[in-house]
Amino acid sequence: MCSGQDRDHEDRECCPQFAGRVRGFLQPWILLQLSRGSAHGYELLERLSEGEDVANADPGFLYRTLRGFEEEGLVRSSWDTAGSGPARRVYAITDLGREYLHAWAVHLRRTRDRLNRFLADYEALTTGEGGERDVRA
Amino acid sequence: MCSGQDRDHEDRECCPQFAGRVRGFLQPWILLQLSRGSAHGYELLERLSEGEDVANADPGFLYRTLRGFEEEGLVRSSWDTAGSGPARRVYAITDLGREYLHAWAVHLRRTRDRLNRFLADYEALTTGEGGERDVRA
DNA sequence: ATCATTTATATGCATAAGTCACATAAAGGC
DNA sequence: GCCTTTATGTGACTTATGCATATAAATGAT
Repeated sequence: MCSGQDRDHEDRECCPQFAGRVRGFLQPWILLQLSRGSAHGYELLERLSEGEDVANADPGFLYRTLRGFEEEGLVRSSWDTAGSGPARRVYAITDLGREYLHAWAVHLRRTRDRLNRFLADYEALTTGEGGERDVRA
Repeated sequence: MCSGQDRDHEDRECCPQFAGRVRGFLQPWILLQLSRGSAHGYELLERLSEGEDVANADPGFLYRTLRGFEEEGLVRSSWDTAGSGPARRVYAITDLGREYLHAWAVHLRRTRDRLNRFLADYEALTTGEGGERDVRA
């Protein structure tokens, strides 16, 4: 259990219990990337580790997710042997994938709203020091 | 797999694959509730099913989470035999619990920001119809 | 007094999700 | 040939979640 001394520390480094954090970003993120244009796994992996949009950059998880998407018909793949290095499996989003992305966005909008309500409640509690607002017990 | 015809439908009803949605709200929600005042599981369960802050209202999950929190020292419990009906196990948040809540809030703020970036990107894509912005492939 | 109902807490099991370590293999440089 | 980089994957394990069900105290009805 982390010390808790540094209240603003990056929790992923020392607090395994925060593994139980809000997750499930990778899937819609993939679909969003692919709806901008086709890409192969390794490329997505690089974008992942660069940006901070998504926490999870595990290759195994990414590749498995892509394969799963293909099984579900959200993406289609083909081999690209053109450039140098080993062949790349290039993924393209399908219409169904775009529909999923849309549905996911709808869901994520709700999630964000929940998040905002939660954070507002939390801040009201800490600002009002003691939490006099709507206390029922 | 859901039809995908009704693009704004409530996905939880018909799309099991959306079980893979953003989760992990219950834990901080519990801590927030308890930091407003002590409560027992059943009470929290009722608040859960009333509000729309958190999706998961499974009793088993809730009770297990509370027990887990107690093991970790985030909450403390005592039996309340006062009122009518069976005894209630009343939970109170500890200082450690409050620290966790704070750390969780920090994390959730980052999550909300990610979510906002994601949604902004998605909306830019659908508004700009075709996604000409920063396309690399 | 017994039986159904409500309140309340919990366990068991199956599956889903995520992590970690490692395996495979093509190309290019040396 | 051998090492490194690029690239795709598999296997095993742990944790998280969902769903069904068990238990039990009090209360009200008969």
